[in-house]
Amino acid sequence: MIRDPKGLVESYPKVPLTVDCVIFGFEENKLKVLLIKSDLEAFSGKLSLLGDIVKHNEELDDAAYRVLKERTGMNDVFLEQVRAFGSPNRHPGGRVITVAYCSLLNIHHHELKIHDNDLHWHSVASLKEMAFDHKEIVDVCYAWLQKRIQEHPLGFNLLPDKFSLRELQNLYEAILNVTLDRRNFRKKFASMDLLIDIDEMEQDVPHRPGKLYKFNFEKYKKSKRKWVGIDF
Amino acid sequence: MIRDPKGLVESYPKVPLTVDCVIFGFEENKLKVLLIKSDLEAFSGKLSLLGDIVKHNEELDDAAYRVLKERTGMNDVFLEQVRAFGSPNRHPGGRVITVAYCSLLNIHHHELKIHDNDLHWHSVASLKEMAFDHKEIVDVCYAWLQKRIQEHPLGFNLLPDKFSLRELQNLYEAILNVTLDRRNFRKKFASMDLLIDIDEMEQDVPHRPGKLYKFNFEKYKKSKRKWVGIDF
DNA sequence: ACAAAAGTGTTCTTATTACACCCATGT
DNA sequence: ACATGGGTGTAATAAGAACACTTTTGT
Repeated sequence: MIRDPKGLVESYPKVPLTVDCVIFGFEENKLKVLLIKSDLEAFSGKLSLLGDIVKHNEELDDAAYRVLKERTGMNDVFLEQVRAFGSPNRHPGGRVITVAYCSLLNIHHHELKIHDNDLHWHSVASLKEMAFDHKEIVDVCYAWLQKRIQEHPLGFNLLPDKFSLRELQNLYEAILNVTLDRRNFRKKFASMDLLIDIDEMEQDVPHRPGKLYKFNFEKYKKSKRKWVGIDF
Repeated sequence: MIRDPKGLVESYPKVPLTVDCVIFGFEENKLKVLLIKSDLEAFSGKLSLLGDIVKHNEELDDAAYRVLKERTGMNDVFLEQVRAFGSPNRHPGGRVITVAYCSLLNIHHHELKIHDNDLHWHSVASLKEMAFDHKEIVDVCYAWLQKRIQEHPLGFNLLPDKFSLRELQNLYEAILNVTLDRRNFRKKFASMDLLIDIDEMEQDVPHRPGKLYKFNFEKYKKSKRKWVGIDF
């Protein structure tokens, strides 16, 4: 029976701990991810995720929100932990454990004010080599997003508050890398009855303007769907 | 531009890192989890997950496999990372980050030889308070399992190699906490065509014996299903 | 003979797919 | 007038849900 938990914990080996944010945005009908250039000479020119060490007494989620806030100036952004990455050799400076977070935001709701390290949006589809194991982390988070967006209303975080059905469909098509039937797509969302018709139209489009909608987060929260279906 | 990654990493704050395994089994038509009694006096009498520190230069997955091997004597057990838990106050001895793993094994394929700390199977449904944040970890892993078992053939890891359709259905009913229609359940698995009829029958049952099946892992691996369906 | 679970089909309902035409707007 | 995407319905198909009786074995 151990009476001195502090002594026990002090005897444990310790490792540096960071969070890395995979911040997705949507622009020009492409899924983008916010990246910087690595400032390690070993990864000179390579792209890197936005990350930071986790501070003493800081919640993991809070560390990730802090990174997000520092880099984008935005609060209240969708953020969820995906998983930890901890291969002993993932960092050239020695072992560093990182906890990866997936974040979704509307690119046009903020401007990148801090352009340190060449902070820019990059198309996910065309990402090549990255620093550390960051390409693997992006791949895992992208797969996570593809799955999640089919089962939860995450996608709306990537769009403006008001959006047209076309924009919504473009979002799904880009993320899932498929083409969807327009009528069936609209029927599907109509049957869910989670879009609010705000009685506004698109402006300044070079064609017939579409209606604009908002997502009914209130109604969604109340609808505790519980369904069971075995399928693999 | 940083030329000395080692110096950089050494400047990072460090925290102790552990893995905790939520080891599920299935017995008497109940989902069970393998637990010990905590050996911290602060949690005297409380139940605890099986965990250990992650060694220097050890992969996270390997650390989890090691815990599993040490406690159950089994190799080749299903194991998957769920997520990291890192609240600053989750351990009374100071901050400890843990990475939670979910593991599935057939209870009857091994005997618990090492009964240190009162190692035993406990019914998941009746778990009360636990040491640390381990109840939360079990809850998260259980929810993870409920979701995963509907989309991937994980459940077979909890059953013997040869099993009857009744056993399979009992497993799904226990984990998902629902009752399923027997005919529809059988039809579903028949249509998947992933069960191998091994032409054997149950033995020593006090009723009409059922046929025994194996799961066709080979065929499953080859069937790269790719479907898209928005539903939330 | 009885208890207990195995095995098996059909109908109904619901969700998914495939598909083509006219409409409103800007240039 | 033309180009561009908005908006809409129906028929066919597939998947899921509901439901009852006969069979086989052990006691």
